Amino acid sequence: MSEVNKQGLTEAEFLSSYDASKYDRLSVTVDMLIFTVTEEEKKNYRKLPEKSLRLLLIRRGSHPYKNQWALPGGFVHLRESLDEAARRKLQEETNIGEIYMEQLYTWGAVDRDPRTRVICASYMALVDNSSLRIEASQNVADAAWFTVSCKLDEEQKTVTATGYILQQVFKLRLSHEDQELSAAIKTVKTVENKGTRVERDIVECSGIAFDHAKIIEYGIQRLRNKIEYTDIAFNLMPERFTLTKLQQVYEIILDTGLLKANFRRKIADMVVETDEYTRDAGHRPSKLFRFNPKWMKIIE
Amino acid sequence: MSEVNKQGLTEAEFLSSYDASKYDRLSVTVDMLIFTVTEEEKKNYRKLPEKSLRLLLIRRGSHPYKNQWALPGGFVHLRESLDEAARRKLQEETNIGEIYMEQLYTWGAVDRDPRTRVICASYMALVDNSSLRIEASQNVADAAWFTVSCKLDEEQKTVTATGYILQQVFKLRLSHEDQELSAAIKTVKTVENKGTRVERDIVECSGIAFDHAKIIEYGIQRLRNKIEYTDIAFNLMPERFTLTKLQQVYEIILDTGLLKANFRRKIADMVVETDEYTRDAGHRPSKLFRFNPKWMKIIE
DNA sequence: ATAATAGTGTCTTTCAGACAGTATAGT
DNA sequence: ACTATACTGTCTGAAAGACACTATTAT
Repeated sequence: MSEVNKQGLTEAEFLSSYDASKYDRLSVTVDMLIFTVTEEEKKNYRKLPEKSLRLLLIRRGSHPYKNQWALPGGFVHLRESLDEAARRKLQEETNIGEIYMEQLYTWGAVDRDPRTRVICASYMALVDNSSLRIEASQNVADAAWFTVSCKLDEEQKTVTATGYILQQVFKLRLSHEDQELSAAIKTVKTVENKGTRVERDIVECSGIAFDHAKIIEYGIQRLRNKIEYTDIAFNLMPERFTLTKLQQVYEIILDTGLLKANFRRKIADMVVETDEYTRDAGHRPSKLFRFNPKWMKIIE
Repeated sequence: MSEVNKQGLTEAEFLSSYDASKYDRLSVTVDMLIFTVTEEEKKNYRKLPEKSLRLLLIRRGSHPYKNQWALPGGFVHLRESLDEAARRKLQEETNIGEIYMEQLYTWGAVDRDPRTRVICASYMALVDNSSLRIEASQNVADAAWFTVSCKLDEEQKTVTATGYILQQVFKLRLSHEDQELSAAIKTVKTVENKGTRVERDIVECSGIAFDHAKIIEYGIQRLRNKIEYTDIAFNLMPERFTLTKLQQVYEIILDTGLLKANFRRKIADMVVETDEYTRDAGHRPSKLFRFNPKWMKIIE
């Protein structure tokens, strides 16, 4: 193992003389999409509470994008891994360590941050609302859980010589009290000889800092896809839940209604019944279920 | 828009006085998984040629990991986006600009590169072998297309109080002429109350530089997943192909045999027949097909 | 004729979608 | 009794898996 290079250095010698500053160095941030599902007030003693999907955003107190809302995040330190940086941020924002978290995508456009060249690794985290504490975001002056909606707004298909181009505009709306943020993200799916290519651009944006609108839209799409074939939805649930509440979570994320009987068949193997029931509901009590850890079907 | 910050600076003033060197700066590389499928020699005038999945690797000429094989890649420059850096690398290695490419995952362990802190954004590219030129990799002294195989080697399931832990070891083998590289990657899937968590580690590695064995294994899994529900396979095909050749590509990537009739039903909507046939085959000629750009089902 | 591949028909099982029905607490 | 939800049964049609069958070329 005393192999030497052209300068006659062994690997150990080479490494100790290595000067990292010869190469371009840039900043890397992690930005977190922290989702949860909350229940609104009941309208009627009998009715079930309405649910909504929420995303944690932070109001920027300084330039750039001062007073606009951004994803919680921050610079990755030299001595921490990407995952560690993401966990650290998560801990800072939510005060919970054991949260589901997965890497989403890394955004690398040259001018995405006006300050300097910043590459952003985005992560998605899912939290059960009942384990969240309000006081959590103490250290962050202006953090708020925004209600999120993302709907297809426009669709245009152009047939070309070798295929077609599908342009879709998704309207993203975020609201919290009197704050109303919105953005339009255009995805261009080009299909020709070989297959498909997707590009994503912000065409309109109000109140959302940086390219974060695009990241949010991407994260929602990922969440929608993944809820269909994995068990991530359970990260948004308390330990015990009724099947109707589970169904509501699916419906909110997918933004559609689902037929009860079919839904129950679909998730039957993912849950186990307990012998507990809800009470004082004003209607027939429902059985409480929990996640079935014997369920096995792991895709990534 | 003359909003000022605590130091009384406008956004423009703030940006021009911004000093990026106050924060940790680190190096970012793009590393490319460039896959193709090649045909071996025919064994018999009648038999179809065997196919194999190949991956482009580069022999390192310098420290660290001197003489070991690594993924083609390099540092991201300050003035290029991640995608541009990946395209540039792809162009350098293959001499083809229009190749399918997608971002895979960003690897951020602190000690993954012994030189300095390097974060690696990995990309996967798929090339049709017939459009590749041998002379392509001129500028790279020691590039080679390795035959890849990745098989489940060990599996162990431990039942815990709240769920179970599934440990799987995948054996990765790469070979090119007299070069035989191998690695074992252990994935640990932890399932408890809330759902699933996956970790990935290299437990054994011979001849593969850095943490690239892990990246390769990850890329192969992604390829296997995505070939099932997208059209990416067509990026590995020439413009016109027989359905048997398409099936072979699926079989090589998925590492299983498929029933012909069922396969054809499955991909029926993704292809269009042409009026051409193969000739001089020693058996019944087969119809040539091409990708059907009207096929619409885009998931990412 | 034969070897090897090309290509089709159909049975079964499984699963998703639709819908109609029954059950039960709390006021 | 009534309301709102809880929960189940079953029909249908589509898709996945298994397998058997027919067709066609170069030698």
